[in-house]
Amino acid sequence: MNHLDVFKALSNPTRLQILTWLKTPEAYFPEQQEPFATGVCVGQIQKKSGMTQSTISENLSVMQRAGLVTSIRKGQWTYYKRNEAAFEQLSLLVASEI
Amino acid sequence: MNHLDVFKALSNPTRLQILTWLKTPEAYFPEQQEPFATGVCVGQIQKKSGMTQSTISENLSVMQRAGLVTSIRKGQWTYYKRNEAAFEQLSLLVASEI
DNA sequence: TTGGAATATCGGGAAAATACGATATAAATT
DNA sequence: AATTTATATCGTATTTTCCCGATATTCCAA
Repeated sequence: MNHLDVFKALSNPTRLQILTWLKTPEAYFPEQQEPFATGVCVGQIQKKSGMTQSTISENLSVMQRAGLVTSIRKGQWTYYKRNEAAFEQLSLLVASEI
Repeated sequence: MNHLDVFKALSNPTRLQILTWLKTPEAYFPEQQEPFATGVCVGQIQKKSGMTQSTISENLSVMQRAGLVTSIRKGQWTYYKRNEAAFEQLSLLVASEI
């Protein structure tokens, strides 16, 4: 875990918003058919955000590179979900190392 | 605590470095006379960083606005120290809210 | 095998962040 | 009062971030 990249990934309102949505996807993406354990696909997040597809794709990519989310490709869709272990690790880091 | 401002404040290598130094000032500023509970003055941090005085002053200011450090003026000197409560709060936030 | 749908990548313009030198302010000393 | 020391603030050049539209890639379905 690269601290700096993680903090940079968290330094953007759009990305923080997405992380909130992904924390309880059943509350924010009720229309989704796929089980939430798989994640939420890019298009749903994009629609909810009101931003362009490329912007959301890029923001998800930034968070993935930082390790905050993971993705799985299923057919035409890419499902993103939070990497909760990363948040636990970050919490410990902030509490004791930084 | 404004999450976004806190994460922005942590998204810079110079500021992360300073926070590390301030975590155990007795290890990094052995020449200091003032008790470490007071904090470390700007000049010492500046010398150690190798950056300019204005840059370090500004970086300390960013962290203070985010609530990560506090400062006390004593005569000509301004002593900065970590606000450990802010880190504990941030740790909990990362663990449960974000 | 072609067309369409979902996502990723590219290139760029605007805005924000960064670190600098110069200058201002504040406090202590002479 | 004038000088020196420590810190803060200002103006600026450069770099980085952000979001966009356009295009490329990947996969599925007709």
